[in-house]
Amino acid sequence: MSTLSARNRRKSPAERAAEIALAARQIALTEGLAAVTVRAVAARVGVAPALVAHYQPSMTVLVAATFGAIVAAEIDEVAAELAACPTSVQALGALIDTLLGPERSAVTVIWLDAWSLGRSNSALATEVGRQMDAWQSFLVAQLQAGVIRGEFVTDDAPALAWQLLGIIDGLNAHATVRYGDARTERPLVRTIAEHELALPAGALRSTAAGS
Amino acid sequence: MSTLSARNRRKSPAERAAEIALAARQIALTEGLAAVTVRAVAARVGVAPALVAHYQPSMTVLVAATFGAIVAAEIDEVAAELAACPTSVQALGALIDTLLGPERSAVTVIWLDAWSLGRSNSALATEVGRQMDAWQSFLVAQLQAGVIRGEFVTDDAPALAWQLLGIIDGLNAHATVRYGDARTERPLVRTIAEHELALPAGALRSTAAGS
DNA sequence: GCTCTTATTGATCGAGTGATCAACAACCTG
DNA sequence: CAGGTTGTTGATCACTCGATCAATAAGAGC
Repeated sequence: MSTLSARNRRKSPAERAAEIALAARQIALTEGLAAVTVRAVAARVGVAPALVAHYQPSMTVLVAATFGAIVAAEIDEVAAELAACPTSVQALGALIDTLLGPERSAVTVIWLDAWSLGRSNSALATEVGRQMDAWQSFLVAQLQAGVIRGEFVTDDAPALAWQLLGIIDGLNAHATVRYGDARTERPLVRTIAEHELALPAGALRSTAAGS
Repeated sequence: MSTLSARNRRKSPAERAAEIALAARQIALTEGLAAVTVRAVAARVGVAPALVAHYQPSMTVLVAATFGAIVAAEIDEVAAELAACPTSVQALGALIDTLLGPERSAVTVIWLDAWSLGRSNSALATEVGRQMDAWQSFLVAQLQAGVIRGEFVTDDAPALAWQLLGIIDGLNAHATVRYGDARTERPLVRTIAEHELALPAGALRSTAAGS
């Protein structure tokens, strides 16, 4: 009927490209990076498969770009959230709260896909490296801000950032894969951060809720 | 020549099944779990693709079994290594050394593949859960042995084991994905373990080398 | 040596994948 | 309203995957 007869309007390249990128992100978040195929994206946009191919040099780069866009958006989102925190201690606590929160599982799955698929998709592998660097830089900036403010003490923020991110990613991976399992608390991340930054014990306990 | 004319000998089902399982493990370790296909395994064994399918109810279960075999073998290997340690402190130190060692990257990649592929292969997902439980049980046993011996102090070994494994997996994933990157030391795992088990600082530093 | 069980094969199907290209048609420009 | 630019399509290719099945032949038992 109407849906069938609704021949697709012609759109500007920029607009169409944005549609495709959006559809790719949605598919990745709901069905995984491996599900981002020419046909799947085309079907979601409501367009012929050839058009998707027309807008992309190759599907491997679309997958890589999709991954990059999702992660970059997350970094921006978290950054915006942290910017509202008055102290570095609160910011770090909020960061850990957010990164360990249950609503992150969709993105965690994307990371797992990317780590696995990166072996056979070099464009994706490059993007994975880029986004890991971006996260580390972001965390380093947070830590150094705390040092400057006199809240944190550390002599190697970059190395600490790498380790904290690795720890968080590992805990998230476990939590995501063992979905539905006993929802164990994971207080060690905060304990570690407090210990390594010379904070008093409990300083990073979730102070999020409440004004 | 000889290789071509060498028509395949008939083998007992058990023998052939073992060959297939071995080939699948080798392929998984060198090219990833996703490369374990009917044709790849058949080619490695030197047999027709149909034979591999004949020995397996479905490829998804072969992939799951291959993953399980690789991880189970690793647990056995590590367990044998730790059994030689006279004290629980040394055993835990050796465990961390081994798990963080560079020669583990092949298995780490298998874990990443399994986590990603598990979403579309329920048999694999089940096996992933099983092997994660196996690792956790193993570590819990180690920790409790140390508690009984009076070397460790902890009130929740199971939760601690889960977190330590998550941390180790995350650090390994990062190290594997960022291959060739600055080989940073990752002393936090030992620091955490010492802190959580009421050990003196430095107790878990690699004492591996030397008699 | 013959027979019979069964391990093994070749051929093939159906469903995916990415990618290409001539043809079409929607829209802008004149 | 005509003409040209270009966004869009349908058809199709080459390749991969898992899976099936009749036909073959290797080897054990007699």
